[in-house]
Amino acid sequence: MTIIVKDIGTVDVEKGKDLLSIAYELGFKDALSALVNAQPKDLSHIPQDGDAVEFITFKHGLGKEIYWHSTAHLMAYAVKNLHPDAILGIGPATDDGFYYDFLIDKPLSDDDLAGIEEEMRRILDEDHRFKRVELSKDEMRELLTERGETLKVELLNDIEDEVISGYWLGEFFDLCRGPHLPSTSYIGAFKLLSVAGAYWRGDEERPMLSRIYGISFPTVEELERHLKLLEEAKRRDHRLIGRQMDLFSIEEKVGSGLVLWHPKGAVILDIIQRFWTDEHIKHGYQIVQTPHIMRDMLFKTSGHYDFYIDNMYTLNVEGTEYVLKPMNCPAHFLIYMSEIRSYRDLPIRYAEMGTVYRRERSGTLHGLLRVRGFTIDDAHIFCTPEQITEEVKKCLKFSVFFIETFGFTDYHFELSVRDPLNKDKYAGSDEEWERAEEALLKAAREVGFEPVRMEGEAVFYGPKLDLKLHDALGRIWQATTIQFDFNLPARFGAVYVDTDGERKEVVVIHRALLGSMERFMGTLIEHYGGDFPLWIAPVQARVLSVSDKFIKYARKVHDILKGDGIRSELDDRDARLQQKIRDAEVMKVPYMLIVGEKEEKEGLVSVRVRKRGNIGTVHLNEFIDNIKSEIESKSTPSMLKKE
RNA sequence: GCCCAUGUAGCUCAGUCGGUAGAGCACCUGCAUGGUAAGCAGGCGGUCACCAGUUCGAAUCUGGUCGUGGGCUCCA
Repeated sequence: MTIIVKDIGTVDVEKGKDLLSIAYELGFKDALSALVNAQPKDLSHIPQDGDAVEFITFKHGLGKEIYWHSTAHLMAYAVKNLHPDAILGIGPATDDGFYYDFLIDKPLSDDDLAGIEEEMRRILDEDHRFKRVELSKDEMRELLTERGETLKVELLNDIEDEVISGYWLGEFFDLCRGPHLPSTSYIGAFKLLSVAGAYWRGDEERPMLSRIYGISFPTVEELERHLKLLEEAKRRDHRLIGRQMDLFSIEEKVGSGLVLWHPKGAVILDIIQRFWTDEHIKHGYQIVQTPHIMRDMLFKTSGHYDFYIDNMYTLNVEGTEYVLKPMNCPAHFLIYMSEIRSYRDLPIRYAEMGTVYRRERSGTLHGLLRVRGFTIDDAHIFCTPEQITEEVKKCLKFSVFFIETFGFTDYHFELSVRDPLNKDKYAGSDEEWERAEEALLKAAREVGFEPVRMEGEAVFYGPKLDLKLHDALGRIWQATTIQFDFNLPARFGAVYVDTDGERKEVVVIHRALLGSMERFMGTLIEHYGGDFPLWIAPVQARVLSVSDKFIKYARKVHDILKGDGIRSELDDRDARLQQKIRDAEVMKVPYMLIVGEKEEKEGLVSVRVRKRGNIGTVHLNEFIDNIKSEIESKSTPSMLKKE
């Protein structure tokens, strides 16, 4: 018989031969699984005449999934050996590894990981095969019940199929769709990374299970490379760099999730905000500013109050209820509605660096990325239905301009739409949703992007288009969000007078390009690891005197730089040059200007670049010209791109 | 909010079996005047997160509160 193998073509094979032998004969030595007529299969599968076969290696996304999933089974086997009372939850592969959840009397802790790894190694030495079995639902239920796997029985009951598959690995059995690796010998290197609590089926009302996260690779080298990447991520942690560079702090005395911006952090915020304001004005926005507290009525009108009150900070002033604003939209609506608006006025674009407060649950707070007080680079665009596509296109181009200026070259878009099965929970008509989705998609395509469609990810008041950026380590962060709103215009009665003299409901687009300033700063810090491009570096140059004989000249250089608008610092401490250099390097200062006898005599500076070292001596004026043009260019230093 | 871990000097951390605390860095003082990633010496600095409890005695044991971290959940 013949099968069609991807990358090879039609191949004659002996009937009854399994995929593993076929892969071996054809030289697909790294194959771990295969797609047979686009269905994932174990290599023990026996193909039929005419099947289309694609062998899958670890390099494929699916290959990784299978590899990690199989490692999860191995881990669960080890856990069951060590803790026979543990009941299996679920154990899938994730984007970067795998986990398995266990219901266990005494929750697992980090200290248990080493023992589990050891047991995994012991099992690995026994070299077990993953053996697939297919049972009827009743047989499967019986087997799982007999093994005490009550949670698996619950999962089983939700499966519609008649024939249910499971896998044996030695004494270990798991309900599982598969496929799996042929045997544990394929698992080259693994590491258990952490334990955490996780609700059964993600439901707060259900029991808390112990979850173990891990990762595995075919070779030790790949594992080590991955662990190094995790180390690098740890080294770039914005909380750590924030302290090292003295950018910000979050103090218990102030309150959780509230950020104190120190001078060096605040100066970065200021640079970003000035740039932001200038560009918004250039792009046809009007800057507005609205109060931090507003009467609760406003949020009752907007409809947020009932739904969101638990997350709002409230205060009572002389018997009147106020809230700290959790969002800027209602205030922008009131500005819009302060006059009768004509179609001739539209689009109207209001932008505000609006600081909002939301009482996020304590467990969700995380450095700058999840806070309770933050500033949104918010804007609301009021327009007619005909203007939608054009306005969305402008937002997209504007967003990309910002993101790229800040040095992010990789990103993708996601279009979040309604959950088709649950249309009731959304505001707005089918027609409005369709029109808005179409406008978002059309705008994205016209600007040259194909967004990833995310079913059910839309917020209740309208569809949205998000830009997700990829940082220097390949991690994905939320940045721009462009959202339609079918809720507020109706609630506020926000209208415009059309050409026919009729009042019509205005269309509103909410958008934030950077997201929140706090989160964006966290993203920037981690992307650059603190080595900011010159134009946003909190300190651009530091003048180091070789000894205290040259402090006078050092101060003169420093004053000239400051006078030219360059963020300069002077290190006039009575310390050795080596120490001054080290301290400047630790603070990630882009340029160190070293001045001693020679420099003073001839009006020179000796220039040292962070992480690179001494690049020679130039006249001060020449240095200033160069640094100014580098600031002007907003460029990302080439030495940073390589990292 | 929930599970687990955790909280000692400004920072990073040590502190054994319960006997009221230690290092490095930072800071201050002095010596050294040093040319491209930490010169040397001395000094200052702690209500051991907070509140109760057990004990002759608590950084240490117990309970609670708050904070932080890893997750779950949430993100209008």
